[in-house]
Amino acid sequence: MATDSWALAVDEQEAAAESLSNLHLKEEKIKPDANGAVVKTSANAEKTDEEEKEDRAAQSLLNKLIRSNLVDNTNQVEVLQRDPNSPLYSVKSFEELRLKPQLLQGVYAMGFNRPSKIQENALPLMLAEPPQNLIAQSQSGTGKTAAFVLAMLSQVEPANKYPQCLCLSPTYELALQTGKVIEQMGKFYPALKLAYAVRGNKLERGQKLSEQIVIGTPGTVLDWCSKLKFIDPKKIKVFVLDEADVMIATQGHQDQSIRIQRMLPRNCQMLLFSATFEDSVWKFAQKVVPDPNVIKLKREEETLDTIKQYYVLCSSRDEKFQALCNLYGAITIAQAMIFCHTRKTASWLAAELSKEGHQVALLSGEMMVEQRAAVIERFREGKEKVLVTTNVCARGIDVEQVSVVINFDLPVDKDGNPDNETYLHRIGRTGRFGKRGLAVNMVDSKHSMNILNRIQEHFNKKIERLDTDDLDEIEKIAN
DNA sequence: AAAAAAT
Repeated sequence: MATDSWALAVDEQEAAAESLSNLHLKEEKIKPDANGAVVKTSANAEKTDEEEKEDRAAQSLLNKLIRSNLVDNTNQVEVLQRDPNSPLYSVKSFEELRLKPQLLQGVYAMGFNRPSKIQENALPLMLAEPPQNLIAQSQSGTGKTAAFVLAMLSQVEPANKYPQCLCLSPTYELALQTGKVIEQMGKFYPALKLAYAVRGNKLERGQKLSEQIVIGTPGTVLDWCSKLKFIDPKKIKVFVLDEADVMIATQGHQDQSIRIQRMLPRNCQMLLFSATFEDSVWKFAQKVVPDPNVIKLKREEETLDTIKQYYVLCSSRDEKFQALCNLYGAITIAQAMIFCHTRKTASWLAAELSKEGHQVALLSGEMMVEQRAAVIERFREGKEKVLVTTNVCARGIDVEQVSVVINFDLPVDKDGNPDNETYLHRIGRTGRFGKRGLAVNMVDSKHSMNILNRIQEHFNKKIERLDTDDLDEIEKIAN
């Protein structure tokens, strides 16, 4: 299964391997450690011009190798380092990173005792001197946010009263959530301030931001950097793209993200994180990020193993609604998210459920930001058990009590093809941090059954039929 | 189709 985007033809691999050894990159320098991370053991040294040239050549070869099977694919983590001359290692504790005491204090205050798998490998790379670029893929709920927040906080200079770190999120809600993590982890820096560059956050013209870190959505950030000049992009040291694949995808936020990126200084550190990178987006990511280090935590199967997936066979939207009502008792044991394809369907569904006497909350992009903030807050607090929403909440939203995800409409792209990435992100709202989760897909036509089958094939994971008229069966899934 | 701007 797991589409192997990095596969190269065998002879190409061998050719690459040969020229690599010609460049005196001895094999001992690249060997997997106990975690499967590729470790290079040579020490850091001053480089001559020739060595620089050699480095560059070796690097382009390494980029090729990344895509080949020479890198151990059987282990959990794949790391590929850009600079063969700097040591690469993974850390087993936060102390080893020699963080500023205020930052270490913040990390522990958040209840993190030791680094997660992705953090073990990503942190030493991100904190290296000089700063290095990174593209990291790691499934939902594995600690990506904490990883890049820590990277920003370790680079920030609170004494300098201007933005130095910039993080982009695809939605308003995710920007708020990530901002909270930044605030919590950075709360022991007395002078540190965070600005939210999101819709509705209006500033006085001509003002300059004094906040050292900015979290925001692409449109507002672009405005603040260019037209309104609240931010001097040339002073940004760390640039983070959260949910990076959607931020650079053509159908995503590509235009704005790339325009922002172009305004940044050449030596700005770029960090791209996501749970998914579809093949073409992956290639594009490597093009837009100069000299990237790459970390890939495989095993999306594992995520899927903790989430039980079902489908319900219906023949119309009204039947889907009936089936959903039958399920209602089971899904409200904890919290649930119901995904629709359009804002219109979402608001229709929320209204219909209300008419049936069910309390539900609605969240979509057509609502006012104040309202959106209030709804997500109530959902987080558990005051709302069921959230009817669109893809606005498909990614990143982390509410621990969510144990059920319902795809009232299956995720499809603009051409009507299955959107596997969005599917994985949506069901990844549950089963967070290894907890068990449940996903129910509503099918209402031959067409949507076909979509479901293709999703099933893509993940090579059986999606079982669920009969919503059979109360025993509903009982079973609820437990 | 949804999201994303003080347009």
